Amino acid sequence: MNFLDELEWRGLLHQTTGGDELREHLNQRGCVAYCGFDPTKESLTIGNFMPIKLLRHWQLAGHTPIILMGGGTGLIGDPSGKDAERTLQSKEVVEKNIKGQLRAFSKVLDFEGENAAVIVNNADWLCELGFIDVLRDVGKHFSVNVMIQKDSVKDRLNNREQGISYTEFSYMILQAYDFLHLRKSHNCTVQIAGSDQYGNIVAGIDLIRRSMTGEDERAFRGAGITSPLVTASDGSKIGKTEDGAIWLTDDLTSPYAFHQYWLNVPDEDAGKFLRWFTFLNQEEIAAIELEHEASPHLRTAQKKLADEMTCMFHGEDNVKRCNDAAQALFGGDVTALDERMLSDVFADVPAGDFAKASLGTSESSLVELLPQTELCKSKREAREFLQNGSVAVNGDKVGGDEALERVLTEEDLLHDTTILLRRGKKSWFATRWS
RNA sequence: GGGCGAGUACCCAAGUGGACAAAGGGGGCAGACUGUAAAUCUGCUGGCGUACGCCUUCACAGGUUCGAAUCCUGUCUCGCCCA
Repeated sequence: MNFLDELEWRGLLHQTTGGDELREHLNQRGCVAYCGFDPTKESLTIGNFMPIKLLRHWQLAGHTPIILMGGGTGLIGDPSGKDAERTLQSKEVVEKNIKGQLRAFSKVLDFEGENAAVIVNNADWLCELGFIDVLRDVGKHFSVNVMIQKDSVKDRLNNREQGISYTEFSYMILQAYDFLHLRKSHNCTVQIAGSDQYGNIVAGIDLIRRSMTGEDERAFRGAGITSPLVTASDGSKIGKTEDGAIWLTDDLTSPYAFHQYWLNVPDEDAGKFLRWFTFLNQEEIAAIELEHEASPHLRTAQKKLADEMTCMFHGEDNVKRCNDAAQALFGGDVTALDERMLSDVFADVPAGDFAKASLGTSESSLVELLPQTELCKSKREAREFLQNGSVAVNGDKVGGDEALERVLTEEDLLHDTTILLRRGKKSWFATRWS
């Protein structure tokens, strides 16, 4: 299936430039497209996954993807969609972030073979540029009248509280220059990005057109393809939780937490997310949706989504571990787990060490103990939770009046080492006693 | 540089000398119902303390007052208008 049709049925095609000309261009194999990534963090989140995935679809369609790390533009900051001026980052931080982000790319894209993904860093050419040269060679092609009409700039010029610095105003020129550079150096004809980048893309295409006058008139100059801003059904950003973003690397988000995130998406979003985030094909997804509709309580769609995504970033082994853990934590009886399973399942759950001698004494009452875990912050809060009947020991709710008095004893120990505490439905803490 | 206005808790937003740890909404947490979903209903939501209470908050620093988010002075930040 060609690239545009693939995006289309997944609901990932927002707009393109070039129309039929682009379609025709893509009929040949081995086209080159790039997508830029901003090295503002040392890892990437689910929110950043979409452009990576677009590049993968591009690759699967037989074309070559280029990952452009914004080592140079990252020093400036893109004003698009930002309501405030950005703080400048040091070169060292940008370098470090690029390295960190590359970990996620390798999970999705193929860096081997005929149309292997390529990584470039625009610091390599942008940092070489001389100010006067840029003003003469590039700046001449830009009309300020046009630039201030772009939404990214206009918003900051008008309704925003912050205004825009000359530095960020120039961002568009740099990104346009990137496209021109890649057009010349890698024969890269397409830029892929989120819809908020449309203005920047068009600026690049314009620059290419103006800089390449006199060359082969029939040559395809350049085009842009954007994907829509993807949001959850309640309008919120995807991948943001109260505890922060969901990251794609296990140093910042454990495989279990990652798996749980997908498992918890609302019914309403499940099918949509399968199309957006997984590589399952149209028939497979249709079948899953059908099944999900027939018996929503089985949550087929969420499970498939969680497994697919976890497999992509954390591997098959972790999918199994996550499912075992979920089964034990939500379905089964934690006291029935054998020792090995127990430590496996709770590997990702917060834990703490305690002295066995205090078991049975007032020191190991829940009121005293809970504030020492991540489950609550103070004794006062502990009482609140206990009175609400929100706390469970080894999966059994401790309720009502006696909850405040509840003391852990040796009889609560699982395999002589562990007592599992739970607050609410989902927050676990493993206490280890020795 | 001049004039006007604004700054309240995680966010929005009331409050303009005591009844204010501060209305209301959103968000969050917890409970019931469920399917680890959604919707709905209930409780909590500055911190600490087993009640009574104590401590720290209404941009910042001082002051007036028995008493200040509220009045005065200065400072900072933001917005609007003028230069």
